[in-house]
Amino acid sequence: MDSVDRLRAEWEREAPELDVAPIAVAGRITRIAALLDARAEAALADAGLTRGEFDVLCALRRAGRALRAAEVSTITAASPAAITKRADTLVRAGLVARGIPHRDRRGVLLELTAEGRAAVDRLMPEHLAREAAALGGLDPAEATALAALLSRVLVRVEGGGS
Amino acid sequence: MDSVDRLRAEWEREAPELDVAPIAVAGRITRIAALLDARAEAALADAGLTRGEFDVLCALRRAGRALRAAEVSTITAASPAAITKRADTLVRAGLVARGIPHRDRRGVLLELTAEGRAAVDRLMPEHLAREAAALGGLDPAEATALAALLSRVLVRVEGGGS
DNA sequence: AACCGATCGTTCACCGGTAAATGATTCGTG
DNA sequence: CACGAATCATTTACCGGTGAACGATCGGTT
Repeated sequence: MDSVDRLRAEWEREAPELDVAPIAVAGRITRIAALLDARAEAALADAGLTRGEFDVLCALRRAGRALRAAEVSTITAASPAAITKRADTLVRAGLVARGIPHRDRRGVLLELTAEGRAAVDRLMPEHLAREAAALGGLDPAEATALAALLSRVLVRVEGGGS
Repeated sequence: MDSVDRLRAEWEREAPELDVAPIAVAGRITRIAALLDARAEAALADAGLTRGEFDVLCALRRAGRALRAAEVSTITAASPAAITKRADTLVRAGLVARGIPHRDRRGVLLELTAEGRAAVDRLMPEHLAREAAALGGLDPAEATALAALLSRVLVRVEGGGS
């Protein structure tokens, strides 16, 4: 009996004609995500970073090379305007350097500084530990089963149109 | 092989010392939630509503009675200031009525109008259908298994302190 | 070689959210 | 019964995000 069970019960009491079955899964997913995001945001705020800024740093760290702003935009699913703002503050904080591509001088290259890379390597383990703590109640077999089921859902949500 | 698998592979390639196992579950949860939220927001925008405003309407519909603004604030996990703003536009749209409680005149009662109730009863089935479509790849047994695993995670995330 | 369309990053105006300050009202305590 | 503390909704100032308009640069066509 968690908060989503109570939610479902309220809907069934007030609107019995509604088929609220999807809430059992979808409601829990959005709820867990909201809570995880809130905690991550709070932890990053202690480090003086926004979630969006951290996403940019992670994208650059994962790529292992400088990325064009447009690439960061698509990877992080954020608008180009957001990338400009984030890059501004990250450059001001010394975590990212702006560069000019040799080929296409329309674009801007975003590159991790040594300090930026150090920030990711310091914050990412904490981030993963937070998530691991949230999943600590599951044994490895349950975790892989959960991941597999979620993957099925994700493929369908990502692939299918609206 | 979904987008989170690729994400994990990138992390392992660039930072092999990191234990990125939690991403398999947590990453998928946050990703699915982001996609579901984006679709819900887009659908509600067609009806002239914000996600936050729809949450207020749903809270009132589920309660089956008028609620104090503070109650709505805690139920929807939004700041009191946000509730004031949402109530302003909902009242202007004729979906919610403000009232004065008999007992405690500090507060404000928010109540669904007939039109507001109709809006929820029209939009909620679409919302649930959207979620059901996202989960359509799962048979009933898988769905209940997924819900049960998610509930375990949710209880831990909700209950345990940071 | 010169244009036209497309692409890229930035800027601007706005939107929805929060935190802190404010005013109104109630509650607890002397 | 009066007064300080607490509670409630609102207002204000700000923050991060988006979409549209804008200048700069590239690519394709003739």
